[in-house]
Order: sequence, then C-alpha cells, then structure tokens
Amino acid sequence: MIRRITLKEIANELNVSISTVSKSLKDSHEIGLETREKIKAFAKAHNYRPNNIALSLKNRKTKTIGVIIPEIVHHFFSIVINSIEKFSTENGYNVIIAVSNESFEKEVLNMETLANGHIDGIIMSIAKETLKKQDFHHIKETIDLGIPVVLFDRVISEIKCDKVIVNDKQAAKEATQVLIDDKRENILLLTSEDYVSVGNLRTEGYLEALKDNDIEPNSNLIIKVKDKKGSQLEMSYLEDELEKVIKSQKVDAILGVNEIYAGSALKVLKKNNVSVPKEISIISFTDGVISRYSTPSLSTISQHGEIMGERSAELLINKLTGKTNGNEFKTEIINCSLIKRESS
Amino acid sequence: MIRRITLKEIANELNVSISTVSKSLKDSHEIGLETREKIKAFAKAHNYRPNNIALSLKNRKTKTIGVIIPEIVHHFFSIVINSIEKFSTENGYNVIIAVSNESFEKEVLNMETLANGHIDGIIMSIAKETLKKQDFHHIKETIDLGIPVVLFDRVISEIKCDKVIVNDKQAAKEATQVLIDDKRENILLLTSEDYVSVGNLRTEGYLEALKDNDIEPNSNLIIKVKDKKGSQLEMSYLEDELEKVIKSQKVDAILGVNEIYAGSALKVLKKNNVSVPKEISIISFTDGVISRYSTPSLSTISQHGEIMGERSAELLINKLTGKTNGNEFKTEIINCSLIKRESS
DNA sequence: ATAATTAACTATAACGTTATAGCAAACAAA
DNA sequence: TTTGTTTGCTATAACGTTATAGTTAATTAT
Repeated sequence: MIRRITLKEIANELNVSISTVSKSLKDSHEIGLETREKIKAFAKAHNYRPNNIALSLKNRKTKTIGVIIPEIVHHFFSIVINSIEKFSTENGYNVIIAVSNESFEKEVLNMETLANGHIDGIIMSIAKETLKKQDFHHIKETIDLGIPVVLFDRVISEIKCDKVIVNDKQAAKEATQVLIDDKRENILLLTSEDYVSVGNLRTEGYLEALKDNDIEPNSNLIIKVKDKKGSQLEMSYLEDELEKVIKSQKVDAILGVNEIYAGSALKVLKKNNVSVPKEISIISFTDGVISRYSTPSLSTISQHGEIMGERSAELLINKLTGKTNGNEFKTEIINCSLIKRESS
Repeated sequence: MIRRITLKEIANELNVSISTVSKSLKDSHEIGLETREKIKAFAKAHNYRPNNIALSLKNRKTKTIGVIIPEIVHHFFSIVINSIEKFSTENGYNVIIAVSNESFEKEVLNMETLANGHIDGIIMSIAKETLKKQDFHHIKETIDLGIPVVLFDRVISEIKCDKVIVNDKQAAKEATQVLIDDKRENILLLTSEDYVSVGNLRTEGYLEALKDNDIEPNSNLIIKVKDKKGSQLEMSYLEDELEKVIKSQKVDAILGVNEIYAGSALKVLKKNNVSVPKEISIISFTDGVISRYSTPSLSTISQHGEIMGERSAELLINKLTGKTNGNEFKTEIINCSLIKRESS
C-alpha cells in the first residue's frame, strides 16, 4: 500500500518550503526555472495528486452535485440521472445520488445530509408525499443557506429557483387531439392522484382538448390511480378499476400518464380480448422500454429525459460557476414529442 | 442567505475558546455543566452543523462510496444502485455514481477522479471494453492506494478484492434443463461476445446441460450478439441473425442472456407468426420490466440485484469500518432464481 | 500551612492546501 | 557608494475541525 505523497513530504525530501512546492506545481514564475523543473519531475515521479478534500475546505467548493430523485429504478428518472452525470463529469463535477422513495421524511433527511456535506448544489424532483403535504421548508432552507437548487419535472411555483419542466398540459392536449382526430370520443384517462403536479397538468390538457371538441367529459372515464406503497397493489387497483369501466362503458381510447399504467392497461385489454388499436387505441406518457417491447408497441409522449437532465445540470453549474446571477431564476420548458407506434 | 455558523464564531460570540465549544458540543465532562449547556443552547439556536469537509480532512474519511457502473439506464444496474444507495445511507454513507458507458477510457477516468477525491471505497462492475482489453491497472492501482474495492457481477479473478457474483453457469444450466425437460431439444442461445465473463459462464452452463442430456451442441444455434456502440444497431443485428436461423433451422426454445435480447427475439417471433411458448419457448436472464409487460410475459432468471447491491455495500462498509480484515477477501455467490411466466 | 489534586478551561498542532506578505541576496540605476 | 528593483525563495494565516498538552484557580489532603 502506497500512501499518496503530499506537498509537505515533497518539500522535506527536496529541502524546500511547502510554498515553493505548491508554486512550482502551479508553474509560478516566482520560483526559479531549475527548482521548478526539479520539483515537477519529483512530483510526477511520485505520482503526486492534490488532496481534493483539502482543496474543498480551502475553496469552499466540492465540485460535487447532489441529486435527489423519488426513484431510481424508473425509466424516466434513470435517463435524467444518466444525463446529469454525463454533463456534470464533462464539466468537472461529481454526482451524489440520494433516493427519496417518494417519502417526505426521506427527502428531508437526504436534503439535510447533502446540505451539510460534500455538495455545491442540488438537482431534485420532488417526492409525491412532499407534494401531498405541501411542506417545502427543507428546500427553502437549503436555498437560504446559499446552496443553489434546480427542480425538474415535479416542481412548485412557491419555491424561487431554477426549474426544468415539460409542457405537460399542452402535450396531453395534443395527444388527446390526435385520438379525437382518429374519431375516438370515449377517451379514458389513466392518471395519478391530484396532488402530483404533472398528473394534474396532464389531466387539464386532456379536459381542455375535450372541451375544444365539444365532447362532454365523463367522470367515469377518469381513473385516478391510488398511490400505494408497493407498486403491486397500485397496479391491481388500476387493473380492477379499468376492467370495471370497460365492461360498463364504451371506451375507444386510453391516455395514460405513464407507461406503467399504459402497460398494465394493455394487459387488461388483452385479457378481455379487446384489440388494440382497433377497438381501443392507446397513447401514454413516458417513452420507456415497456412501450417499445410490448405488443402492440405503445405510442408514447417522450419527455426527453436526456434534455431535462442536461439542462438541469447546466443551469446548476452556471449558478455554481457564477456564469448566471445568483438571484435570477429561469424556468426552462422542454417540449414533449409524440412517438407514434402501433397502439394508436 | 444565512451562512453556516462555525465553532470559531460561536467561540467569539460567547467569549470562550474554540476548544471549549468543540468539547461542549461533544458533551465532554472537561467543561463545566453551565458553560456546556449555554454553548449547546447557542449552537442549537443557530442551527450549528459541523462542517463535514473539515471533518473529512481531519479524519481522512469522507463517508462516501463511489460506484462505477457500465450503464445506468438498465434494469439490473439501476436495481443494484438503488440497493447500494439504500444500504449505504442506512449506514451513514453517501453514494457517488460514475458511469463508464462500457468504455475503458471512461472507466479509467472515473476511477482516477474517484480515487483522488471524496470517496473511501469503490463498488464497481467492469466495462465490456475493459474486459476485452484485459487491462486492469487502474483497479489495481486504486487498491494499492489503500482504497477498498468491491467488484460485482462482472468480475475478474486476477484482482484481489471482495466480489459479489451470481451463479451464472449453474443458473444457465438449470434453465436449459427446464427447457429440455419440456422436450425442447433445439435450444437457441442468444449470448454476448466471449470476453464478457457472465455471458461466457452462461454459455458454459448451457453447453453443459446439453452434454448432460446427450444433445449435440449446434453452433448454428448460438448467436453471439456483436457489440455495437448504440444499441439500435446491436438489436437489428440480433433480429437479422435470429430471423435467418429460425428460417433455416429447427428451433423450439430460446435462452437469452438478458431481457433485451429476449424481448427483441420475441418481436422477431411474433413478426414471423411463431407462437410462444407453443412452438418456441423462451427463458431469459434479467428479471426486468420488459419481461413482465411483454406478451406473453417472459420467464426469467432473476439475478437478485437488490441482494447483490446490498451485499456489495455491506462488504465494502465492513472493510471501511475495520470490521473485516483489510487483506482477506471474500467472494459472495448469490443464487439466481427462475421466475416462471408465460413464455415457457 | 503547604503540597497535591481536581475542575474548568485554553493553546497548539495537525489534516493538505493556497494566497499574502515578508525577507534576503543579487543586480541595476543614480 | 547608496538607493532601488528584481529574483527566488520562505513564513504565516486561513479553511473548520479535534486531540493533546498545557495553564490557571480552586479545592482537598496532610
């Protein structure tokens, strides 16, 4: 085991001062060329690497970004993380991840550890439970501490910070319109509970499209999937509800707010021998792996997770490097795109 | 913006020394009860939090684990990360992630940044390119620096460190046996190129099962999917090859080394109107979301990513806390389990 | 009454850096 | 020669902690 050599050790070995070593390695002209070269050669030979923790302490900068997400085993979030990681490393930042598991308590805990620790800024998407509770003190406190925060996807207007969102309402409206243009008028909406901002916006878009086409909204055609700890329960709730509806109502299209809902719906339809897209066509948010590998493959609305991740990281790093003003906040809106596949 | 208060500031405010403050907050009996209480109250009122970077410098410990994985948008790896993150935070460690993208160069870079930086130990799964190159100097150097490393899933015997693997060979053998017991004798193997250790082991298991049942292996029934940057190309290669084979050979079962391969295979079979599992039954490694939502759903071999992640984190943290000896290394083998669904 | 002990604190060094100021010696200018 | 400037280096403080070794003053023992 070879411990890393320090400036002090180099200084002792070469009988010069620590300052001389430090300056030499920075190629400072304060130090004579000969000494400088000698020191650089010695440092290289001993594979000197500056201790980043000491630097962090000195510079009050860790060059690390904290990311708090509700889930990691999730297509959209893993894409976003991937792209945050990519952009960050390209710009000399490390990425610490913390998972809230949709829990308020865990999110607060995550936030505290991060804010006390080795990070310069935070990128996050808010947990469902936090949205439900409407308690954002932890986020505000972090911002008050001078730690820049960027919110993505699930955001709240009450917090003053940079944000990256998707034009959820518009995208839902357009997707609904596509279904209507295809002569579908009994469009079932599979959405989440009201407090999830994105679900809500998508519902609004859906309703607006109906209104624009003079279609009376039918509350029986809106299934708000109950949040359950443990997605298995959640899915069987969805399946039961959906089965009831298709047996009692005319349904000729489904709009799902995410691909898990749509994938489960597809299973129910197949079980009931409903042909997709002939009898019922489907469009779903989240362009993930389920959509691509299911049969028929699902038409989806891509939220462009890569772009969201990259923009979030960019906004944060711009704040951290002082490229943008500390108290001017931007909200970037990424346009979704509809990817047509077999289900519609 | 309220900057965090430091011991020094508290000391100045209360006209005591920094030592007194530090000791009071640690409830040291060296300090009189009255002073101690006063200081604690003041610290609490000002929401004092120790500066973890200063502590890291002092203690030469960052309480952070680095994780290097080939991909993050990948069911198995995201499950492993999730579970590493869970176990680590429960034990007071943060997790930094770095993605190698299957590239040797990026892996080396990742390793260097991590090894110079804010981490106490590393958990990793080796990139394909690294496996192909057989160049592991970066890993060895990190270990030489006294930074504990745990390898999971894709490991190499040449490196002396803790490892967590899956009984790949045995699992492939058993799955093949299941197919044979179902009277399938023309089993096609969809595997990766040879240098990927796990693919190799799975191939071995497959061959061994054939041998045990006196079935002559047929090299036409083994498709080694060529690695291509950009998975789209990789998949169309697989699809083309598979289509050729099923048109020219009798095939009554498929064993896939991961669910993407199996999912793609399923698409090809459907396109060619081959019924699954009647004409061809399928079993695949990786129990992910594709398997569950495809029709028919796929029988899979679960590698228990949660367990692998947890064990990896546990092994590493035990090393870091000195619970286990620094130069005794364990290899934990996780047993796969076969999850029977509709495709077999 | 004097030494020994204890209580309650403080000073210092160290972790590994870097920025600032300081100090000789050598050289140039007047 | 004397002053001024440059060259080449060193000392010090600081980032925020904590552990070790002091230092008083008060208390106890003898």
